[in-house]
Amino acid sequence: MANLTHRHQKILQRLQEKGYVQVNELCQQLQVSAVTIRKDLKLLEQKGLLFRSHGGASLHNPYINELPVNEKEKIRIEEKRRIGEAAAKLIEPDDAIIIASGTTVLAFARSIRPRHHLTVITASLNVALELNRHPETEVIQLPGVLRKSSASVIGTYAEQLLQQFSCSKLFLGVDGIDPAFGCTTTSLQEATLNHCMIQAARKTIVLADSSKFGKRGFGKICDIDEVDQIITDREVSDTIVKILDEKGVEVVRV
Amino acid sequence: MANLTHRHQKILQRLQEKGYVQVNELCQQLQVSAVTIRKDLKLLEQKGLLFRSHGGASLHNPYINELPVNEKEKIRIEEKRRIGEAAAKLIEPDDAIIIASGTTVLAFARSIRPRHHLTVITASLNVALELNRHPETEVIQLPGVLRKSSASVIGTYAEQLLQQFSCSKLFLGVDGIDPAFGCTTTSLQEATLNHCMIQAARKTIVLADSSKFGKRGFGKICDIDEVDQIITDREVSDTIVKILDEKGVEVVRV
DNA sequence: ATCTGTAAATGTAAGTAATCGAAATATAAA
DNA sequence: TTTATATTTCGATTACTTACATTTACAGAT
Repeated sequence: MANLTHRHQKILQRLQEKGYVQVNELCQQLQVSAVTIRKDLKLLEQKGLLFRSHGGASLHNPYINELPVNEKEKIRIEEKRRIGEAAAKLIEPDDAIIIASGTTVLAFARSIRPRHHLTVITASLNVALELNRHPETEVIQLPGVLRKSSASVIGTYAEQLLQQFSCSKLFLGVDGIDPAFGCTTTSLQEATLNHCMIQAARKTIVLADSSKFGKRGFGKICDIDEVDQIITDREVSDTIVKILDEKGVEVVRV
Repeated sequence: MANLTHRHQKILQRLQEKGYVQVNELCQQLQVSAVTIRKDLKLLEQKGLLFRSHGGASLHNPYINELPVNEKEKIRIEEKRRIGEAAAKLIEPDDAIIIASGTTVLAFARSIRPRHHLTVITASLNVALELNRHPETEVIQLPGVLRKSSASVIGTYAEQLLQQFSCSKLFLGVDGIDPAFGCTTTSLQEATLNHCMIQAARKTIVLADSSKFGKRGFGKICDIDEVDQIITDREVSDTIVKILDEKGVEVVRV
C-alpha cells in the first residue's frame, strides 16, 4: 500500500532502471503530492542513495565522473607525487626508458632528477618538455596525431617507431586495474599504443593510485600478468595485493 | 530530459570526446538558447571543469605557460608578431601545412585562428601544444631527439616520416638568408630536417625578420631559389628585395 | 468498546528561489 | 564599419521551502 518504505523502494527501483527520476513523474505514479516526493528524495539523498537535482534526482553524481585533465591532476595529487618519487628511484645509470602519458606519469617525470645519462622515449609532449630541462637526459619524442585532451600522440606512426627500440623499463599510467580483466584506459588507440610500449620494454612498471583498482576503462591494454610491477598508494587492500602477487605482479605501496 | 544537470553532463561528455565545444553547436544539440548554454559554461568554468573561450569552451590545459622564454624570443617580438599575422592570412580552408621550428614560427602559430579544418605537421613541441588548443586543427607531431635549446625534434625518424606526406605549404624559420649562399640555420641536423620539409611541401614560405638577411648560419638548408616566398619586416632594403625578386623569390614586407 | 493524546505521515498554501528565454545593450573579432 | 558573440535585465514559469493543517495509527485511559 501507500507506505513510506514502499515508496522509497519504488523510487530506487525506477532510479536503477532509468538512472534518473522526476518529481512530477513520481507524484503521479505514486499518487502522492510533490512535497512528499521531495521529502522522500531528501531522505534518500541523506542516506547517500541518490543525488538531488532541480526537478528530480539521479543515481550518480554528475560532476565527479569525467573530470578533465586539470581537475584530474588536482585529485590525489599527493599520492601521485609519492608514487612518482618512488618510481624515480627505480631509474638506474644509463637506463633507456619509455614513459607513456597521463597525469600520474607526468608527476613521475617531474620527480626525475637524473644524475647520470638517461634516455627517455615518450608519447606525451608534456613529459618530453619536462625532461628536456635536464642536460643529462636525451628525450625522444614519438610521432603521431595529438590528442586534444591529453596532449599526447597516438596512432600507427608511433607504434611502428616503437618496434625499433628495446628499452629496459616502461613506466605506464592506466585508468583501470582489474586482476581478472587486466589494465585498461579510456581510449582504444591509446591502449594499442600502450601495448606496443609493453613489447618494446623488458620490464613494465604501472603507476596508479588506489582509485584505479577494480575499475575497467574502455580500451584494454594488457592482461595483468604482462605487468611486472605496480607502484600505488597505501589504500590498496591486502586482499588485492595478495591476488596480484599470486599472478606474479609485485605491488609496491608508498 | 530538459534538465540543467543533464545538459552539464552532455557538455562535459562532449568536451571529453572532442576537447572542445561550441555554443552554437550545443544550442542545437540540447535544444536550448545560447544564453542558457553560456550560463552553463560559466557555471562549469567556476567549478573548474572547463575553460571558457570566445564561441565555446575547451579543456585547454595551461601548460603553454611553460614555454622556454629565452632571450631569443624577446628580441624583435613586435616584428615577429606582425610577420606571424601576415603568414596566418595565407592559410586556406582545409590546408595541410608544415610548420618548422624556432621563435618566429611559434609567433606565427600563435597568430593562427583557424575557422576551417586545418592539418598541421610540426617538429616543434611548442607549436604543437599551441595549435592543439584549436578544435578544428589536427596536429601531427614529428618524432625524434629533442633539442635542448628549441624544444623541437631532429633526426632521421622525422625525415623518414616526412616522406609520407605532401603538404600545400611549409612555413620555415631560418637563422640566415644570403641571396648567394641560400638559407641557413645553426645546426646541421636541423638544416637536414628543414630540407626534407621543403621536399614534402609544394610551396616554401620563409618567415624571417630583417636581422637575418645577409647572414650565414652553419648548416645550409637550401639554395635561395628553392624558396617561394619570404615574409619579413619593412627594414629590409629595396636592393635585397630586388635581388631576391630576380631569383624568383617573392618578398612580402609587413 | 469508546474516547483521547501523541507522533508520524502527508497535504495545503504562501512565499522564495531557480531556471530559462527574449530583448536590449555591450564587447570582441573580422 | 559589419558581424558574431557576450552580458544584462526582466518577466514568465517551474520548482523548492517553510509553516501549519489535516489525517492516520496506535497506545493508554475510561
